[in-house]
Amino acid sequence: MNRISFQFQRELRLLNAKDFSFVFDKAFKVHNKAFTLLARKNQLSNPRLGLVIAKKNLKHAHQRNRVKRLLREAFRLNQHELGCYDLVILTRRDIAVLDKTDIIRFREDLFDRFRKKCRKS
RNA sequence: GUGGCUGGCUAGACAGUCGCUGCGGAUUUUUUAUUCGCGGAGGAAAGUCCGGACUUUAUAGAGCAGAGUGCCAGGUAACGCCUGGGGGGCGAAAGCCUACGGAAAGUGCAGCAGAAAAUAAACCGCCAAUCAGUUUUUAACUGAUCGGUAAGGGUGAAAUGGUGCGGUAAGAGCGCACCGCGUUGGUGGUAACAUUCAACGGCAUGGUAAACCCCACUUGAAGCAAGACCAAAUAGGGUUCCGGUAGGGCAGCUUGUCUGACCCUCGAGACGUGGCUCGCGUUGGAACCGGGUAGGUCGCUUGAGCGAUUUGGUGACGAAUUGCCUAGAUGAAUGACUGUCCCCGACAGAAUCCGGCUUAUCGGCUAGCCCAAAUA
Repeated sequence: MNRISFQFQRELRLLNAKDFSFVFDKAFKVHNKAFTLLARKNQLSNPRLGLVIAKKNLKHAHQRNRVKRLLREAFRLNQHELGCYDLVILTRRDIAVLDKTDIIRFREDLFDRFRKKCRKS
């Protein structure tokens, strides 16, 4: 049996403005209280992740770091169930008042909604 | 031993699993990938408030404006920082705070209260004179007028030194003594400044300069998205070369039915479509150069660096010897999960690099100092 890789290398990330505007141009959206997820099917054999953590929503650098790390970790562990999509996750204003366990809850909720929507389409 | 003051250190620990990132080694022909080893946020990384290094602009020179600093001396690459000292304030003390130059150059400002807030001033009070009235008639009292008076009252943040004696109609530095203040000199100190030293001055100069201003000193500007280099595709620019058994114009001199991409017409050729031809569509072709976008590389971490010892200095700090290399990302790493333990974990995340300041912060450890009150 092949060992499944849970690595998170550079090919799994959106790297420049072109990649991002590719998603923003023509994406479908999934919301909850804390996040907005934009997704668009890509031409590769793996999903890719981009994060947009607005300074406006999360004022302090350590808060932004925490959110980024939590999202990357979830993406890394779920990468084989996500299909070939480019994903961009944005934070919403309400995230500022949430603590770590709340953020994890909303993160799981977000990925659930995304998978449901993929199955439907 | 409660409490207080000052300085320094620290910022949960350990194990396992899955990741991220830099460097080095091995395997792989290289890119790459795999694997092993080592390293991977802070005391404030923060605010961006000062000062430098570095880079570009013009080797940054003079003047003005603007901005900043503001007791003295020292430290430093430099500073608005630090150290030591002086003045002032707070505290019982250790100690802490201090924007602390100039108001006898000029201008401005001062709510309320108060009579008056600046060439001082007369509301009440006190006193004299004049006039009128009353009475107990060399006088006293009451009222008015005109003066004197800063002792007393009340206002205020602030009212032109304080206390006492003399003096006076009442008073007043009007005079004197002491205190305070100022000026000059002496003495001590590098200086700020001090002075239980001497002489002189009746005291002259209200406050505000984080109001304008004056004086002294400092200061060119922009910043690592600085800046340097490489550079795909596409579209422009420049140079050179090439292509026609075409026609015409024009030019040249060697006057040839020559030469010429200088101009016009044609379109041979090339490319695409296509098995091929015709046709249709596009178009001069090639090489080189220059600017330059995406993108990439460098700048990018060895430095006013850190530790130890010796040594100079009260100290900040300096000198010598010796050892060490301690994050370098770029859609942006330093994390997640599980377990065990404890005092149950605060503020908070590098982005060119240093020196400071300021602000945030659950705690823990440690050194030195203080002892008023309270407790014992």
